[in-house]
Amino acid sequence: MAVTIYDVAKQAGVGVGTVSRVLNGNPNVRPETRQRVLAVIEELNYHPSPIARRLSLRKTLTIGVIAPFFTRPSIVERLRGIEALVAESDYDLVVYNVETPERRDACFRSVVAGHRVDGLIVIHLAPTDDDVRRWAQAQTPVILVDTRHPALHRVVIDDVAGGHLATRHLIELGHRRIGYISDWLDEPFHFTSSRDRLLGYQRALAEAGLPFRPEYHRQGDHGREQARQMAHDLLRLAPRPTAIFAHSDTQALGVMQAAADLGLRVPEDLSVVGFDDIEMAEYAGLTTVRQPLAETGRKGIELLLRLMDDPSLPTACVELPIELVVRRTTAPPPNP
Amino acid sequence: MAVTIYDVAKQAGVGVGTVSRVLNGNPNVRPETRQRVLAVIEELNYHPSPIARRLSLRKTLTIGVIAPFFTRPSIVERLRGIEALVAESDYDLVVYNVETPERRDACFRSVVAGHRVDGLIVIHLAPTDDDVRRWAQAQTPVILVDTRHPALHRVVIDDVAGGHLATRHLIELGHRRIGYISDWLDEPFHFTSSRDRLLGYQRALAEAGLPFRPEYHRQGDHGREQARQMAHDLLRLAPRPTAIFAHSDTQALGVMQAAADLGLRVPEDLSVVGFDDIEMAEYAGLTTVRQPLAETGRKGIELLLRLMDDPSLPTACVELPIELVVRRTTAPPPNP
DNA sequence: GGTTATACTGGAACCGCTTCCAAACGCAGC
DNA sequence: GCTGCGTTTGGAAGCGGTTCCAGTATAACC
Repeated sequence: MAVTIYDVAKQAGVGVGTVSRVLNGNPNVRPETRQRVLAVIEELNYHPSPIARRLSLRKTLTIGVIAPFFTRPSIVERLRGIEALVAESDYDLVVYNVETPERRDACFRSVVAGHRVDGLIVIHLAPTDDDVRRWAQAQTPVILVDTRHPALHRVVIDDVAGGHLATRHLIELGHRRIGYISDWLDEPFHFTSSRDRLLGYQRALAEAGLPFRPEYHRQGDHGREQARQMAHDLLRLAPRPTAIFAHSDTQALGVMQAAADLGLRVPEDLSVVGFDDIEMAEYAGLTTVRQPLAETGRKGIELLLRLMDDPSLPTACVELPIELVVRRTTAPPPNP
Repeated sequence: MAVTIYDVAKQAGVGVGTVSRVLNGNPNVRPETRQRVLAVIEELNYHPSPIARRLSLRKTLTIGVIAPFFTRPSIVERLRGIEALVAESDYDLVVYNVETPERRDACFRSVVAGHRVDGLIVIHLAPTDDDVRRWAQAQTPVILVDTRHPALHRVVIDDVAGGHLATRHLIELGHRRIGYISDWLDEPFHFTSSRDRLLGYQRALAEAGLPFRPEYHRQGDHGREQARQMAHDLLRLAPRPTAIFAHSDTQALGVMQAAADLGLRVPEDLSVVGFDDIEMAEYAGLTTVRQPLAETGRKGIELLLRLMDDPSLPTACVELPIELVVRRTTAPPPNP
């Protein structure tokens, strides 16, 4: 059916070895021979079979990405950074979207053990020690992005500092009652950022001599609508918070909806800070903590490619800078 | 290094054929034999090599998706529908993001010709007759999503009807001066939706006896910021449009920013209609034409899987329904 | 001119599966 | 006990590349 390297070899009157050599740019081929082979390749419209190549090379020439909820803007941005670099390489990119813990476990197990990829990027999801052991055993390089494990290479941000940054900004504006809306601290995915940002939030409060009030911290499923609900609860408290720090921009938008629902003006009556700086943050004029999303993806792939080249590289932990972006949703608190 | 089917065969005291048979659920294996083999597989922690399997099967067990700008919410939603179904199948999903015409051409050429996938989904990008011919020749099934070609299976919406729907809604509210903001009608990607929606827009105007004023139609690169600029231009016209229909929700958000920039209230001074119904549309209270984004992806994969089973299927054209979603950005025009 | 190093080249072996064919086996029927 | 048939099995061939090794041709040197 399809034309193979044997067809090319026969047609060009050379051996398959020679064809393979011109295909792979091996310099030990006489120029005339190379020309002849190239001509036949063109003539027969020959395309080497990547599958056969992979079997022979004992490489999948594939990089996998396992990511949760890849419709979330923050994940998409990272994926984009990843795709851009993978496209320039010889590798294919296969994506695994996980929306349930079961699916996560299935991916963590089968993708590496099944030799489906030469390298793996895991976004946001935290692997267990068991997972890590299995990956090491399979000798498959893994890079974590926006999540961590002591034994694995990773590119992260300082979530504690991020929480601190956001909270301190509010404190400096004069706020004393600051709410925090986060994902579940204890959910089946074991995301850690909510917890870390909470830590930064608490630390900033403490530094300012402000008490941490547990009732000002709400947790729930991720999402705008859920955040809106939590914000409702928060804003019905007496005294209500004059500012809310949300774990993500998406959630911050939910907070702003809640404010609108209750007739509160932002920022006059309520200040809101988000996290990530997704595109909509700019639209909404949201003050937020920016993290370089696409850049984390790019750095992750760079690391991965390097690691696939030299698996003995010492465990790297790349920490990317974050930055407070002040827009129009934060202001001094209303007079009491 | 890795354990192969031969290791399993030897250890279990059977032939490789038998191991392969139990692996593939062939019923002609004595239950005791099956048990023994299964036990050895477990014991050796054997995972069959997908690569070898593919070579032998002469299938890549891979489905490709070529999509432009996959950070756009509308594309991401479709991808999500695709991923969900592919994950349930035996196939891997590899994604090709295209952001330039060159990359598109490279993907269109090499992905199929290079035998990298068993089936392909193309989102939004229009293939040329040449592309289609090459794909047919390679016997690779291709499904188009949100784009079309007479010779190819596709899942689409009626963009003309969509443009008509949006425009008629505005007309019924009493608007007489309605702007339309679209992507370039003639851009290197040959997207057709802008043109089709324009057609629907013009048709609705005509039906209402309203003239089509070319100066009320603006085109430019896709994007919120670009749409904002175009809306600025539109709103500085005299007389200015009292309503703007935008080719996408993202662009509609840009229009709303422009309105805010100029101190125009939405919907009192300006009505805005978008297209797609992405998540942000609901947040922004945007009146829009909803299309079932994730559903187009799902339908596409369904079609593709069926087609890979039976390549002789007659060319299918699935048209999914659209629907006007009225929210808070449309109202009767201001009194003159 | 003879030797030797070097540049090319052909082709067998191998990667790890599936599949097909032939052989072995088990059992019913006579 | 033998025949015939369906079930179960082993293993060789094949998928389409890469690579290594041995062999030939060419150039370089004495």
